[in-house]
Amino acid sequence: MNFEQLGHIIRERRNELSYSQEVLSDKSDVAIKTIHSIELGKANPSLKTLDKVLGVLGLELIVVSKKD
Amino acid sequence: MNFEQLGHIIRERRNELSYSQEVLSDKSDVAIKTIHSIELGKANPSLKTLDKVLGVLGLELIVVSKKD
DNA sequence: TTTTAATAAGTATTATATTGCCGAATCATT
DNA sequence: AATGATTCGGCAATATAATACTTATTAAAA
Repeated sequence: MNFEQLGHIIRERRNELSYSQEVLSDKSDVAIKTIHSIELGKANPSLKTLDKVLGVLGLELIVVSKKD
Repeated sequence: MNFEQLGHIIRERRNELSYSQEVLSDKSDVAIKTIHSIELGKANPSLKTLDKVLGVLGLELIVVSKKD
């Protein structure tokens, strides 16, 4: 789970819901600037920020054993 | 996945490996203060910090659909 | 009890995430 | 082409995560 992958997942889900970044920003109470940085993989968000964004998208983080 | 649950998962896995917080700190290159704050659910870590800690423990974050 | 290892927590400093404001770039629609 | 909506990105200010240092607490072992 690197930052680029995470950004793609968020962007794809956002597009599925037909939300603009601005709408997602409003719903999640996270700045649009932060959202597009996350989507581009250029951010290192805190868990709280990431949870707010994922929550609006019906997604969540879980911890699993790493398979290598 | 709230902060308390995350802390418990990390602590349990750390104990399974018989790592002290100090050893986990050294291996992950994350300050011991940060680690015990995370374990107590009193931290809001960045993804990068959390990934470093989880990586040493053989764990990783993934995004899944929220079941409600 | 005394000693030692481990964990918890306060304070201060540094690093960086988050934000707002702004303009530029991209893309679709007319 | 022109208009409008959306996304990208720079810059500065603010909020806060991460760290080092120190002391206290807890727990276990001698």
